[in-house]
Amino acid sequence: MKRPTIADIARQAGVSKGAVSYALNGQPGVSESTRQRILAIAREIGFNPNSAARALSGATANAVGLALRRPARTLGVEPFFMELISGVEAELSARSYALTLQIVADAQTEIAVYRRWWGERRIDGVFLCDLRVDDERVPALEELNLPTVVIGGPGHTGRLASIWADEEAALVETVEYLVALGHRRITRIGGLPGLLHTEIRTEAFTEVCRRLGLDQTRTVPSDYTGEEGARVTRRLLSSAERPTALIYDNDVMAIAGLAVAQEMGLSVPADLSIVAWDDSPLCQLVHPPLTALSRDIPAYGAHAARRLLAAIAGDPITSYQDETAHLTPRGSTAPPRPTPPPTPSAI
Amino acid sequence: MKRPTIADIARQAGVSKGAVSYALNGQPGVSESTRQRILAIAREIGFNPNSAARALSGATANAVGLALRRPARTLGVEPFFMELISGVEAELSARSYALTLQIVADAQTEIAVYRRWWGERRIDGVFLCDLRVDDERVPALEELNLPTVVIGGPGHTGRLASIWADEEAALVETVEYLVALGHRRITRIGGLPGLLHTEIRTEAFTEVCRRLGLDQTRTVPSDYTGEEGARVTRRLLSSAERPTALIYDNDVMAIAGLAVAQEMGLSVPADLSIVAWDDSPLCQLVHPPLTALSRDIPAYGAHAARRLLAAIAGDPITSYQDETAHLTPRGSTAPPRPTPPPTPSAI
DNA sequence: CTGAAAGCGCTTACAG
DNA sequence: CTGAAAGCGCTTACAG
Repeated sequence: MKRPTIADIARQAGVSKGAVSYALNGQPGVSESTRQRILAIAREIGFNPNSAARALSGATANAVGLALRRPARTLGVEPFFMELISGVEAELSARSYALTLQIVADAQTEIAVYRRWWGERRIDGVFLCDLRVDDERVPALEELNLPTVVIGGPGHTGRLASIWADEEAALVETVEYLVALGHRRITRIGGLPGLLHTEIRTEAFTEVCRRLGLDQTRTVPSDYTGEEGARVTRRLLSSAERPTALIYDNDVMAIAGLAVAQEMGLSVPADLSIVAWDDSPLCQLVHPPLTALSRDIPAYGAHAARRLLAAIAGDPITSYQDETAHLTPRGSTAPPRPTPPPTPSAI
Repeated sequence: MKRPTIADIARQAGVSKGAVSYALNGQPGVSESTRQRILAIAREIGFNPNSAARALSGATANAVGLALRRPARTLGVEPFFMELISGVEAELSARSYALTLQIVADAQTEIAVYRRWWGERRIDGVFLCDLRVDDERVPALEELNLPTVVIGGPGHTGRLASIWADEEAALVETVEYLVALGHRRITRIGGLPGLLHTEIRTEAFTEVCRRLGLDQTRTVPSDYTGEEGARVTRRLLSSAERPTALIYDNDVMAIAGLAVAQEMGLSVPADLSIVAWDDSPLCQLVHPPLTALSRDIPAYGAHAARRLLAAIAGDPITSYQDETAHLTPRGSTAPPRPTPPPTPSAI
C-alpha cells in the first residue's frame, strides 16, 4: 500500500496538485472552502508531506545540525549538553524542525561533517559548540555560508550569529563572596585551556584577584573530567599552603574534588569551601550540597534555537547576551577555620 | 554560486548523468577508466549528492530516529543515554547515516513523531527506548511497518527486533556477593515501575532472595532521579531495622543515597554497603567509590545501531542478547558491622 | 481563485 | 559499456 501523496488528495478533492499544495501550506490561491475540504481529506487519509520532495523543490530541509567534539565518556557525565539539547529540541520541535546530531573526533572531521550536511542539503543551519580562541571552524562556516549560531563568545565568532553569557560577572560575584567569607587562598580549577570561555574566566579571575589585592590565588588548568579534577585537587590539598576555597569550572570536577577532600580527611566546608560552575541536579545529590553558579541551560538552548531559526529565515546576524549565571550558596561554602595561633615551637 | 550536481560532472566528463550516478554509487554500467575520471572530477569540484533528491528517487533517507521520553533535567544527569547515543553514532556515522533526535513528552506524542518521520520519509528506521510492559508503542510501530530495534527485552517486543541484556544474572551475582559478605537485610531501590527491565529486576530479586532464604529483603519503587533516591534512602535509613546493604537501580540514585548516608552520620561501607546499577564515571568520582554493575554502554549502542541497519536492509528480524553486566567491587561494599550483643536490659 | 506545466537532482529500467 | 528518458512528490511561477 503506497503512502498518500498530494496527487491522491487532488484526485479526491477534484482539484489540481497545485491547489492542494497551496491549501496545505496556507498560501493564498485557494478559496477558504476548498482549503478546508482539502485539509479534511489530508487528515482523513493520513497524509504527511514527503520531506525529500519538499526539500528538493527548493524549500528548506527543516532540520538543523549539531556536531559535538567530545569523547563519549566525557559527554555522558557532563549534564550540560543533554540539558542544552533538550532546550534546543523543545524550540525546534514546536516548529517541526528536526535535530541531527553527530559526535565527531576532531575539528577537521567536524568541518567535513558540516560541509557534507550542507552539500547534501540535509540541514538548514548548525549550532557551533565549544568555541575556541581563534577557532578554525568559524572561517570554515563563514566560507560555507551556512546559517550558524555560535554557542559561546563574545568575540571570536567572525560574522556568525552568537549567543553568550557574561562569564566575568559570574566569576566576580563568586570571588567577592568567598572573600567576604574571609577566604584569601582561593584556587580556581579551570576547564580545558583553549576554549574561549575558559580563557575569559581565567583572565577575569586574575583581574578580580588583583583588584581585591589577593596574592595567594591562582588558576590550575584541567580538562573538565572528574578524573583530572580529582588529580588536581589531590595535589592542591597536599601542598604546604593549601587553599581554603576552590572554584571548579564545572560541576563534575567539583564533585570529584569534594570526594578527594573527604578521602583526605578534610571537612567541607569547615576546612575547605567548594564552588561549582554549572548547577546540574548533581550538585544537590552530594553531601554537603554544592554552592554553585546556576543558570537555566535548557532556556539557553531554546534561545540558541530561536536565533538559528531566525538566521535561517534570513534575519540579520546578531550577537545575543543570555542570562548571567548567579551564585546559589549551599552547604559547601563557609568562612575558613581561623588559622591556629603559631605554636611555641614554631616561634 | 550553485552547488555542483551530477549534471555538472556529466558535462565535464562528457558522459550522461546516468553514467555519473553509476560511477558514484559503485554500480556496474561504466568502465573502470571512466569511473575513475568521474570520481576525480566529483572530488575536484566538491560534489556532495543532494540527499533529498536521492531520497526522492526511492533510495533510503540515510537517517534513523531516536525519540526520548524523559524530562530534560533527568536526561541531563543520567549518563546512560549520552553514552548509548555516542555508541549508536559511532556505528551510524561510519556508514554515513545521520541520527535524528527528538525529546517527547508522552507515548502518544512519541508515536505521532514516528508516524510523521516515517510519513515524511525522513528516516529509515528507529530505536525504541525505555520499553514498558505491554508497551503501546510496540503495536503502533508494527502497524507502521517501520524498521525498529527495541533497546530492551526480552519479550514484550512483538515482531520487532530487539537487543537486551540478562538483568537477572547480574542481579543474582550482586545479591550472592552481598550475602557472601554477610548481609541479610538488603533493600533494592528500584527504577520506574512499568519499565520492563525494572519489572524483570524486581521479579528476579524476589526470586533470588527466596532461593537464598532471605526474609528481610524488599524492593522499594523509585523513579531513577537523585531526588527520589535520596528521599527513599532517608526513609529506609530511619527505620528501626534498617538495611545493611542497598542496591540502586541506577548510579544517580546510588550517589544520592551515599550522600544521605553521610548526612545521617552513617559510614559507608562499615554501616551500609551500596551497589549501583550502571557504572558511569560518576561512580568513581565520589568517596568511597561505588561498587557497581558495569557494562559497555557505547558498545550496546553500537550493537543496536548495527542491528537497525540490518533490519533496514531487510535482514530477518532477530532478538540479540548483549553482554551481561558484571559486578565491579569498589569501596562502597564490605561485610556489615557485627551486630552488638544484646544488652542486659534487652534480655 | 484555479489548472497545467516545469523543475528541483537524483536513480533506474530500457534501448542501443 | 553507454545514452536518453521517465519518474520520485513536491513547489511555484505562469496562464487563464
